Amino acid sequence: MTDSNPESPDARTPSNFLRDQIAEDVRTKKYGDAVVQTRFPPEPNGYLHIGHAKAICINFGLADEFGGKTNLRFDDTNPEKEETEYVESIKQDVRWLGFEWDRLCYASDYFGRLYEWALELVKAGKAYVDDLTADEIRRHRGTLTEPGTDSPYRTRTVEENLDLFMRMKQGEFPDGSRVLRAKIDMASPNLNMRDPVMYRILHATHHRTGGEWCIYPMYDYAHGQSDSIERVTHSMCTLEFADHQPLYKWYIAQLGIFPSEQIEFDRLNLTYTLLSKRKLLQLVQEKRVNGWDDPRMPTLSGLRRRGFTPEAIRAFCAQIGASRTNGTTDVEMLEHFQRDDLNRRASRAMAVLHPLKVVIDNYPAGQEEFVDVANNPEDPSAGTRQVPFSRELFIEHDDFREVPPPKYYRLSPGKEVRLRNAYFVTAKSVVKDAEGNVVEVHCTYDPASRGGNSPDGRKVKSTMHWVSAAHAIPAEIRLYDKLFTKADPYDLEEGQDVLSNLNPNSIEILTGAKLEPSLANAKLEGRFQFERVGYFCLDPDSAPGKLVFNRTLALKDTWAKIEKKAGA
RNA sequence: UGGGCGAUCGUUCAAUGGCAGGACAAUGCCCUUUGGAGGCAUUUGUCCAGGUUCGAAUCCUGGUCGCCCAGCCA
Repeated sequence: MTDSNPESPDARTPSNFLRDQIAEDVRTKKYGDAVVQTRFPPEPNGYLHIGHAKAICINFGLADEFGGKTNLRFDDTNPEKEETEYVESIKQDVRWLGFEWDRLCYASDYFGRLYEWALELVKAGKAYVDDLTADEIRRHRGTLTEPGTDSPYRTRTVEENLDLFMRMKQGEFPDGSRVLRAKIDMASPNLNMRDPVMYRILHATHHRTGGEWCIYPMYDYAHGQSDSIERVTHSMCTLEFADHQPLYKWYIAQLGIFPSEQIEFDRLNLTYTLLSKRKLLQLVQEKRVNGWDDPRMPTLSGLRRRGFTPEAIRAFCAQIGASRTNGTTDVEMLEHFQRDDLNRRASRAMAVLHPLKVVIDNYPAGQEEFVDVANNPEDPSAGTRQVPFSRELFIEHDDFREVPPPKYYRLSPGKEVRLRNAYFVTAKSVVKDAEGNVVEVHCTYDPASRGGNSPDGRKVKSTMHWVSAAHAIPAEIRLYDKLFTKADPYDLEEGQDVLSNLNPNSIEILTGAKLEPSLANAKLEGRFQFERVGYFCLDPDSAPGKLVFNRTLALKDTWAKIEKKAGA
């Protein structure tokens, strides 16, 4: 069921500026005969989300197109936020998406080399130890419109800097007491160039190096050099790092090392979706969702549990491409690619979410028979199965109206409809409860219409799904809706937090659903279309005798649209 | 009010000085044993003002609007 080819068969790959740039560099042999080398550099401080999927597809996909290689590199320079749990989940998610890295790397692998290089810069008079507090450094940095001012420690001698920096490493000083800074230009219009901090003192346990280090490199000092060490030719990152490029280049130039180059592209934004790791972490910590893999989360683990497939996500990423414009992609685009994928491969089954009992008055009591049903009309090779039919059935409550509105084609008194793959039935009478609700519909069936066609050529306007009451198996069904009520979750009233736009009805749990018996054998990896209802998959919460299904997506619903329009 | 980046159908991505096109969405019709899927058709766009050119979405100038940057986060 899984496809190792990143490109789905008919996915187009429109040209984009990243591909063009790489093609150009290969053509002009910018890096000689070196292969195209990319990297996907997540910080292990949270779970990967759909936005990362775009970055993964770009980095792995493009390298692959040019016969190059991609490293998975953990950008683990901040021990206070990073955990092994995240490392493991990230590896799992990258593989699940369908990609295999060339080398598994960690920025922390380079701590020794980074330190040596820092020593080199100190000796060259290009870095200095600053005793200013964080607050003082901030004040000296100046503002967007005013230049910064030199730290009084900027003119320390090389010897003193060397001594202090080595002692920082030895652990002689407390957290925050000193930093190592690059000596560049406090008047630069680019704030990143105003003597950026290279190292800070952090007496923290690192998820990989443990207590070995008490000074840690900053992102800017670590990232480019890590790229360079790995001989990354195209270091693709998101737009907000564009301002860092001069610094990225500066370190590499001062050190005279392999000239990796950074190229920025736009971050993915989706309507009705939050894609900030920090905010996602908050949802998890405050238990607004049930963990990182809650099916409502835009994380890859959440999408996976929800029933999304790597193929669909890759096709989506291929379609949205990459550019340098900030925009927001309609989440419907993602949903489209998921429906498209599932429509082709999901096994069909019949399941009634809100059961309404139907009795076929002229069908012999105690009799049962099996009808032949296609497992997937889109794919004849999927074969057929036998589904039990009997006198008492369940149909969807919505599929019967005692007083049908205009254009309602389904069952109503006197109307004949088709029970899918079974028989034509005509509603004759109803049974109501004390409140006047319809609780049972009595029908007659036409024995000659077995299989779903009448020999006399009679047509019906509607086909409905059903399950045999005696054979049905119960299940819990979890329906999901958007996590946020607004297309832009950041569309807020004064003083409000994004979480105030959380959709209170993003999950609905149905406990009375009735499924056709074949679903008892559903596997966790299975993908199903409950006909006329939507796409579903088994949730890991399922236990023997207790099935739990997640709705991945509903089927497109023309009738709902008609009804909505009529109501509006 | 400094610097960087950007602006093409409602959304997203193409068109790389030569007929503005695809996908999503929307609308209508056809088809249908899923009101699903599929097919056909339709609607809507080059931010503004100048300039260069036989010819400009593309190049130039000036505006306008949007995003990013003042962590010892990444």
